[in-house]
Amino acid sequence: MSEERSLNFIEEIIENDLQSGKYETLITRFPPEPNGYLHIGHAKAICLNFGLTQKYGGYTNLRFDDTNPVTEKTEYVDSQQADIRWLGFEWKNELYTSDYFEQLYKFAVQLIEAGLAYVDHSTAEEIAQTKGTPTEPGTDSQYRSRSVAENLDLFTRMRNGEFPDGACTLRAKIDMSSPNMLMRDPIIYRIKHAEHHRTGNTWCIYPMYDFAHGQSDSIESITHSICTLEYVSHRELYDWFIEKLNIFPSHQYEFARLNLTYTVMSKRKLLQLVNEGVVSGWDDPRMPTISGLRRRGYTPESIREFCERIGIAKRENLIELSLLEFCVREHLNKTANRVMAVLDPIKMVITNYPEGQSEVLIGENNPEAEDKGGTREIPFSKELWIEREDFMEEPAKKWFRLAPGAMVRLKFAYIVKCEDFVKDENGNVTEIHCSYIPESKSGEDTSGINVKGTIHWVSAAHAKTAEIRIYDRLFTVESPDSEEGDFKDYLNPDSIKVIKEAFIEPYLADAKQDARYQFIRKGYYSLDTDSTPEKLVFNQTVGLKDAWAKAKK
RNA sequence: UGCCCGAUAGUAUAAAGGUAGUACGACGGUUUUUGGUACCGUUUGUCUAGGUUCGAAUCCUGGUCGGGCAACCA
Repeated sequence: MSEERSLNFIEEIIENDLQSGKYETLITRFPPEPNGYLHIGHAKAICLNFGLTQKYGGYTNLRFDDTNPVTEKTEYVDSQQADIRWLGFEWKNELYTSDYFEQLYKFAVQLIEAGLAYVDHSTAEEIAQTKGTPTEPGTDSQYRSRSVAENLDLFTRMRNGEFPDGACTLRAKIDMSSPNMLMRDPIIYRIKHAEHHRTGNTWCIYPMYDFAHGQSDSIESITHSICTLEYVSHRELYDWFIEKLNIFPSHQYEFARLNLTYTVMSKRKLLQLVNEGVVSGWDDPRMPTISGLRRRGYTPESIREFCERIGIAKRENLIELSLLEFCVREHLNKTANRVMAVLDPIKMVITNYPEGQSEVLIGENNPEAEDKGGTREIPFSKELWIEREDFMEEPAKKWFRLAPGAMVRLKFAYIVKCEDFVKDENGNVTEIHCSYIPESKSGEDTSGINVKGTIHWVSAAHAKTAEIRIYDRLFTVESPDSEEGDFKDYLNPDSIKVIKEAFIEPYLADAKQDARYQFIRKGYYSLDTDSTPEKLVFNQTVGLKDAWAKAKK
């Protein structure tokens, strides 16, 4: 409690409700439809809903909003649960809207009996036509005045499967001239002879979202039903059903969904990327899905921190990807062990180091960790791999790295001086020859020499190899959704770069699946799910900030 | 053309009628055996026009701009 963060508008509402005694316990819910994988936008909602009850007491239910059997699958239920748990949250009750189908049916009967719902045999086109437009009122359906008895009979027969799909619907009888289109006798039940992932073939009629969500909230005594802005106009209907049914008054509050630069967030578009093979799957490391971020190496802590920092408000927003990247770097900087890997190798020969000799150096694992993360052994010898970009034949201004005659420190090792280099017939540098200064060894340097640059390296004789995958933003424009034409026109052709054979220090041969590493001077990396002990595969989670790359521009 | 929601630095988000702050980004610097980290500094903002008030980002009115609403999707 060192620093008091100001409350967002939902927290203000909750504190008022708790103080006024309107509610004693806070109950929220996270209600995904199991028709896709969860993404970072869902993470915002998850952190909000679960975070609120962690902060104020009470609990959060996980409720799968499974009222549309044709799009929903158990695969999605499983992945969504795994993702929520991975993020670090646990729900009180695992519930399904389909658990309430019988109760919802009774609610519908109750409405019919009150003269507030009717069976409509209009076709979909007729319903659309008589709906009116935002500026013109709709007109009553010719079936609107059916008697209660007739409606009851028809609705029973709908349930019994006497009608084919689309033959009729159950509609709430509200007001065809309401300025709110959703109040113009909304459809509340439709016929779908489809197998449901949980109820199988028990039902052939399914409630619509509006007839299911509020009542489900009410059944669970949800005190604050939090959803995104596009549901604002649904609130009137939400309240209408609760009032007419005379059930526990849950209340709906809306906040602005997350938008992130250089990606898309709609499930429809993400599904399209998966189905069309643009990405390798829902968990492709370039996807903004929770599973994609996890595979990419993001940590739950960093995602939660991100959700905390972006805030909760009602205005449309487009968050810069750099904030998400800042959050992972911040966490990984404190927790990831430093290691050395050379991604674009060039040979360095230390001319005055004895042939065939090697020695073991000690490397500190993490200068940022409280215990420095312990140490590890790093073999050193006459021939090393270094990064091609760390040598310049004709050094630029303020170049601190290798160049003819220049000195640099080899991280954890010695200071070396570039004496010579070898080129092939095409003019490419193939080898760099250096002399080392024996008394400049890390930790026991008596040379008195100060160098500006330090570079990483791997002993050629001891190096292991690994495949390394480096990712960039999936799209070339900040907001693919709001550009002209199809969003896929703006895919970044260079969103993935694969380095088939990079050299890594031996320590990494034992890399663990869940471990994150900082490849010194390069970025943060962790093993991909494709990795095997025989063939290691690392993903770059995010690169380190690179002031030199910036300075070059 | 109707109804609803919104508008504060580049991006987000605070300020509950009383000094417009914070973070990320950008830019500059210090430290550094990672051109990383850390630290310091700089830059930029209340959509607009009126009104109420001693005083308005905040309250009121008009306008402008952005978003949502016409699925048997959620």
